[in-house]
Parts: sequence; C-alpha cells; structure tokens
Amino acid sequence: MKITAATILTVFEDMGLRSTRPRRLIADHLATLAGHGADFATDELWHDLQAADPHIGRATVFRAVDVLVERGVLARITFPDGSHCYRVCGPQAHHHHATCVRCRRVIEVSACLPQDMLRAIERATNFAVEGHSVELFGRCEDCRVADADPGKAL
Amino acid sequence: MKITAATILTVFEDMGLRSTRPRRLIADHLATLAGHGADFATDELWHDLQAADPHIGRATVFRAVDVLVERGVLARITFPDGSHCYRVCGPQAHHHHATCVRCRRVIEVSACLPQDMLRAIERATNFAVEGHSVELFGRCEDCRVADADPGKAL
DNA sequence: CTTGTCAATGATACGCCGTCTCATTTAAGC
DNA sequence: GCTTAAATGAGACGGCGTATCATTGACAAG
Repeated sequence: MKITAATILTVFEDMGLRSTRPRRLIADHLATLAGHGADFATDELWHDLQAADPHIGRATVFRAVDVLVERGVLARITFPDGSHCYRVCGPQAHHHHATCVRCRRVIEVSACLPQDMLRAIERATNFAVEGHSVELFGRCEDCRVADADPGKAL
Repeated sequence: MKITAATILTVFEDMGLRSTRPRRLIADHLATLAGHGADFATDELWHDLQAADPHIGRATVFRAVDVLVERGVLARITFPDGSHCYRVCGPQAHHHHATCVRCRRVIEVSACLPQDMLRAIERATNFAVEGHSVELFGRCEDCRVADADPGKAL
C-alpha cells in the first residue's frame, strides 16, 4: 500500500488533531519521501520544509514526528553508534528493517523472531515480553559492487 | 565468567593503552557494577567516580566507555524512545538483552535470530547481513507482582 | 635514577538535538 | 462573524557527547 499525503492527514484526523497548514506541508513532504523509500533526520526534515514555508517552526516538526512515530507511520531506526533516522512505513503489518551500513538505504524485512522462541525466552527468564526491536545491518548489492570496484560508482 | 577489574585493565593493555589512575578507577567501579548486573549511564558513572577522585574528567570517562564498548566489555542498550544505558557484559558469547520496561533491569538472553532465517533474508533482499541487534522489552517477574499488588513493594 | 617524549588527562568551551515556554495565530463549532 | 481552545513559531533552555588545548604523568631509553 502506497502512503499518500491524504493517508497521513487521516492519521492526524483520527487522533482528533486539527488540519493545519504545517501538518499539510509535512504530510506532503513525507508522501514524496515515502515514494523514494528515503530516510531522514528530524532536523533535516525541518530544513526541507522551510523551502516551502520559511516560517515553519522546529518544534512543530518535532511534534508531528512524535505523533507519527507513535502511530506507526514513521519508524525510528537506531544505528549501533546511537544515531538514528526515521522512515515512512505506514501502519502496515509488523516488520523490521535491514540497513546498509554504507549508503544507509533501508529495506523492509518481514521476518521476525519466531513465536516459539519468544515463548521459550519468557519461560527461561520469567519475563513477560511485550515488545522487541530487530535491526539488521549489512551491505546492499549496489554497495558490494561499489566496494569491489571503487572506480565505477559514487 | 566473572568480570574483574584485572580483566578490564587487560583490555586496555591489549589495545596498547597505558595503565593510568583514571582507568584503574573505572575498571574497579565497573567490576563492582558487573557483580550487581547493574546498568548505568555514562554521566552517572562519572559522578560515581568523582566520589573516588573529585578531579576525574568527564571526557576521560566518555573516552574509556567508548573503548570498552568497542571491545565488547560494555553493551549499549537502546530503548524504544531513543535513550540508552550501558551494561558490563564481557567478551562473552554472542547474546542479546531483555529489559524490564518498569524497573529497567536487564537480563541476558542467549537466543538469537536463527541462521537459516538470516540466510533467507539475505536471499530475499540481496543484502549481505553483517550484524544485527535484538532488544526485548517486557516486565520482569518482580514488577508484574508489584503492578498487580501496588501496596506491597517499591 | 634521570630524562625525554608523547599519550592521557582534566577543565571547559562548544554544538547538536530535542524540549519547554509563552505570546500570537488560526481551525472549527456555533 | 464570533468564540475558544488547539496549534503554532520564535527562541530560551538543558542534556549529553565532542573538541580543544595546556598540563600531567607513564614508560622506555640511557
């Protein structure tokens, strides 16, 4: 399912939030990002939006991102060094991400921890597991090619 | 295997780093933390160390933590909200962590993504998977009891 | 032991990133 | 329109990690 600006505006609406100019701009911009499968940092998003409206506030963008993360429209992806970025994901089925450590491209992965493994962990640790995160890091095909033949790309 | 101050000092030594007073203090303190299985933030560690030596520098502690994370003596545990803490883990076998969302206690979990799942992901995505992180979040037994009977504990 | 050298330190300035505050604007129901 | 509370935007603030740099001290050579 493709994420459109309308989809995102509906998410705001569903939360009882008003339809405002900044939120429309954000929805538009995220819709185009979704098309490219690109990831972004919040500050970066803010700067991009300033092209459309120089007066848009930083706090406004941060607030919107928080809402969308909570609603699952955006996924927060954390790197091993503690830095992170966001990605438009939509309220789709549960999934995880594989990130290329070279170009930072993000790919969705439907695989997940097997249910019986989770249950085994609960038994072994006496924990009630309520959530989990799985991040995969590696090299995408393009970057493997580029690494093998440095003269060709980038 | 129990982590001792000597173990940690050996790690510094192995990296060609000098044996200094601050590093000895850090090693000592981490050894006691390892005994309790406690987690900590870097700034917190700094404050604790100031009890032993009021002149120890913040940068020094951050530098030491970086080294030890790189060497696997410390594991960085990231929470869904982006905050994080460290935990003494030692260069043990590969493992992951389950964290109690209520008391933040951390437990080690030996379970991991099955090899064949990783291979299936590589086939499906054309990624060469080089690393991964798995974090489990839930409630430990004590906290479940405490939640069910608020009058009793904490 | 003395000395020379460079890693390491510690004090602090700095910068990023996210939050908070609050006066002003604006969406939306009447 | 008018009213009212939500939302905004400008900027102050704060946490946390890094950079800078003069001083200290570890360690090896003589």
